[in-house]
Amino acid sequence: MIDIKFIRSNVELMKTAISNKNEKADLDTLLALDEQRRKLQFDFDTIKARQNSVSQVIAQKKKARENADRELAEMSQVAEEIKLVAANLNGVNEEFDRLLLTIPNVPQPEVPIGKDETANTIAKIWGKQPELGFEAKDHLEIATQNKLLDLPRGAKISGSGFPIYTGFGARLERALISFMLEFHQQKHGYEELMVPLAVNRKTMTGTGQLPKLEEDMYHINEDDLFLIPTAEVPVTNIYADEVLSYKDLPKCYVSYTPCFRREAGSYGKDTRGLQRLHQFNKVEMVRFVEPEGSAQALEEMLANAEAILQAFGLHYRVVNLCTGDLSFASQRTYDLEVWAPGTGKYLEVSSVSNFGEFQARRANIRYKDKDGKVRHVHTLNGSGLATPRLMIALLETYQQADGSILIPPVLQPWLGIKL
RNA sequence: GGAGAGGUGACCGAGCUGGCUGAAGGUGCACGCCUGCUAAGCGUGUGUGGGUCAAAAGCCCACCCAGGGUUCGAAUCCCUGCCUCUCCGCCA
Repeated sequence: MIDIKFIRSNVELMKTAISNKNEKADLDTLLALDEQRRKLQFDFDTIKARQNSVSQVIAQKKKARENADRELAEMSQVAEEIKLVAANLNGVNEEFDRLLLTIPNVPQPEVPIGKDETANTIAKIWGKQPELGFEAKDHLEIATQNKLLDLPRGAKISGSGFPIYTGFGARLERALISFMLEFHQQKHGYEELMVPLAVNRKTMTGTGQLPKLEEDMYHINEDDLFLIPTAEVPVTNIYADEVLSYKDLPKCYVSYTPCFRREAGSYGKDTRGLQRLHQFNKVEMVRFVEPEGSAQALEEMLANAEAILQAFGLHYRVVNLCTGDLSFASQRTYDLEVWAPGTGKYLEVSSVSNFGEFQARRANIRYKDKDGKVRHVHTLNGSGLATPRLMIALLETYQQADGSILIPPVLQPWLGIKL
C-alpha cells in the first residue's frame, strides 16, 4: 500500500497515477476518512490520558488507604466515554484500511504513459526470426504428432486449460523446470524454495492480489484458502511481519510452482494449445533488497530471465510496459516475449517487476538499516520462466521438416540425451 | 479429530497472587576504550506505530499472537479464534 502521509501531501500526483494506471480508487473519500480518523484518534488519546492519570491517583490513594470514591465515580463516566469514542474510531479505521488497500502503486517516472499495451515500447530485441526453410507447424500439431500432450483427456478430468503432458512431453517439461532452477542457483546466486500452493487471505492481500483479483483465483471455501496464481505470493510473504537486518539483504530466491488462474474474462482469447492455461508451471525469482538497490536489481533480474532464453537460442524481445499495462502493485515492469514461428506471434514468457515498498508495506516486511533505522524493504519478482509458452517457442523453433524436433544442447543432459 | 502446555522486544527469556513494567536479565547490534592480529574484556547506547511541534528536545496515546469481555485500572483474570509444542488416534 501507499503511505497515507505520502498520499496526503501528493494528492494530484496520486490522482494522475491512478488514472494513468486505468484504476479506480476513491481518493477523496479516503482523505475524508483520514481526516476523521485523526480527529477521533486525538479525542481518544486525550480522554485516555485523563483515564491514565486519574488511575494513578487512585492507585496512590489506595496504597495510602485513603478514600478515592470521588475519583472512582469520575472514572466510571470516563470509561463509558472511552467505549463510545473507541467504537467510533474502530469503525472509521476499518473503512479507512479497506479503502487504502484499493489504492494502486505509483508508476516510476521512466514508465511510458499510455492506456494499454499499444503504448508499450520495445526495449530490446535479441536474435531474429529463424528461417525454417519449410512451412512452420504450430506447437499443437507438433505436440500431437510427437505425442507430447493429451489436452482432451486433461479437459475430461478437470476442464479445458488443464493440460496433460505425456511421455517425452512430461520429461521435457520437467527438464525445463530443472534446468531453470539449477541455472538460476548456479549462475545467478538464487536460493531455491519449495512453498505452499494454497495460501490464506492475508498472504494474498500482502502481495496485492486481494482485494482486486479475487475473481481470478481458485478458492477453497472450507478453509478459506486460495490456490496461488504465482510463486510470488508465498515467497514474497515469507518475511511478512518480520524485521530483517540489512546484513540479510539482498535475499534472492528461486522457486518452482504450478500456478492456478481462473482467467475470468479472457475466455476464448489465444487459447489454442498451451497458450493460455488454468494450471501451468513456472520458475519464479523473488528478491528482497534495500530501497537504494531496487532499480539495479530489476535490471539484473531481467538479465537473469533473458539468460534462459539466450541459453535456448530463442529469439525474443523485451517490452517496457506502459502505465496502463502495469499491474496494480507494480511500479515498473518488463515483459519478455519469445518468438513462436508456428503461431506467428511473440508470446509473453516472463514479467519482471519492481514493487518498491508497496508490497512490503502491505505485508509488513521491514529491515533495520546500517544506522539502526527500521525501514520497509523493496520487493521484486520475475518469471524465469513460465514453461507453456517457452515450450511452444522451443517446439516451433526447433521443429524439423519431418515433424521431429531438435533439443537444444543445454537441455540434452536433463533428458539423458547424448549426441 | 481427542487431551494437556504455551504464544512477551531483532533473538532468547523473566514477569502473569491486577495499579510508576514499554516491560528485569542475557544475546545480538551500534559507538567508544583496551589488546601485536583474531578471540575475549570494559563502558555507553539500542522498541515500533500514531499525535503535538517549522524541526529537535519534550510531552501525550497505542502496542506483551488476534478479537471480544470483566474492572476505575489488564502483559497479568475470563471467553473466542489462530498458531506452536507434547501425548493419543488417523494417515501418505
